[in-house]
Amino acid sequence: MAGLREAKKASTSQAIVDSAMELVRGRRFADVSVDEIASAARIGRRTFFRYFPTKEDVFLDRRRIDREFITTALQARAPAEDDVTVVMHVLEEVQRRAFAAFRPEHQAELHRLTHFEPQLAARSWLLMEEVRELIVSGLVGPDPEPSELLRARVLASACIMVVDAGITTWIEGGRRDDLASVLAEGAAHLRRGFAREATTSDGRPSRMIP
Amino acid sequence: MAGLREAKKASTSQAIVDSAMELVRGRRFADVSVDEIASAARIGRRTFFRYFPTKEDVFLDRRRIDREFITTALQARAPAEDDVTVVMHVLEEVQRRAFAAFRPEHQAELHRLTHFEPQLAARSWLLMEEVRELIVSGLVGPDPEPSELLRARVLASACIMVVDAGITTWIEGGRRDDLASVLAEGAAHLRRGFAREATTSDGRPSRMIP
DNA sequence: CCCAATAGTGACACCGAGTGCCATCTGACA
DNA sequence: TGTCAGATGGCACTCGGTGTCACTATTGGG
Repeated sequence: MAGLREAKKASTSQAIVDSAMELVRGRRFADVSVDEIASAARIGRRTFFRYFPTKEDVFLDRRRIDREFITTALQARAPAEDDVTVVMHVLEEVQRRAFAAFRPEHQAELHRLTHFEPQLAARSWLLMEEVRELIVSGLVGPDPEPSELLRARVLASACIMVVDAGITTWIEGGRRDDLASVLAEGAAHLRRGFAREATTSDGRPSRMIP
Repeated sequence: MAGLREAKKASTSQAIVDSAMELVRGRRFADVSVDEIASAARIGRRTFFRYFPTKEDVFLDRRRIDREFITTALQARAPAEDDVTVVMHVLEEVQRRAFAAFRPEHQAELHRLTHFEPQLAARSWLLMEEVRELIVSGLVGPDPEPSELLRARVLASACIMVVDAGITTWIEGGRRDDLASVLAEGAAHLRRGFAREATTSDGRPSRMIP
């Protein structure tokens, strides 16, 4: 079966993540040392770095992007769906998978870390950049013209921002609304464009509108 | 005049940046050590860290955002201008100022570093995030509703992405087009919205629009 | 012009992240 | 059970970054 080794490895990896998540609760990322995590997980410091190349990766590695999924999802799109819809669906699924790799009780902490701990926030941006390029590749045809490339890049980036801004707004608003409807609202902005004025929900025109 | 100290400080700071820029040319950021930069700039290692808090900051610190400029520029907007135009103007100026802090002969290298050296690219994203929040603050009224906040976030993010994607596309395209026209094209996408498929010209409504 | 207050410098020691090396241990399998 | 690949962890090292402290140079006043 050759399975005991694998099982131990998985359990050790999980132990590291769990220990790190517990230790970082309410503390700064930089204040939790690798030594501390390693001894909490009952492994040697050297072994820690065999499981995760850097301390950051304890919190990010499992968010590793499913490149396969993104490209196939974009290839399998229904012809009737517009770009924003397709990309938003892909992104929501990517987001879902990224969080699904962690225990539910750790997900709130994970969000805090990836948004408010600079080192981790910065790394998260790099992940998003990679997602963006994958989506762009899936949107444009072979040998795209600069203009087509530009449109795809702007579209993909804007959708990513909708997801990010949507989640941020949703959390700041006390998670009252349904996240899906917040994202749908953001997506609607992208479809509609920003040329015309926006009105606040009570119909009062925003002050910056002609 | 009390100016000799100031002059020396400025010259030392410039020497550090120049030495670092020369040393990093064609090499990886991680392969250039602080010791190396310090001795090239003829200062002690300890002094290096008095001028720049981290090695990264040699390349990023001078890009420090002019918060004042962003907020006042948004307050002073002409009422007739639409949001995309205003924000794009602000961003172009921010970009221009960021690069203006470096010697012209170092600017190409700086672009390479901030886009292709992971540590620096990640830090650059954090700067952009800060710019985004400043723009959002300038766009929304006092005590904004979640919906207004979401729109502003999406708009600001999308404009930032237009600038980033525009510059990338422009460079990849061999800098043939005028950068301003590339940015204008990206901005036009944002005004127009992405509802219509690139291939279809009719305004078929998307099923997700309320 | 000289002197004292003050700011800047750099050597040293120290910490934490990350790596190469190597002896040791342990699960896989014949 | 014995052999071997692979996992472990200790050690020593490099590099980024910081606190401390003695030393030097600029400044401004007498």
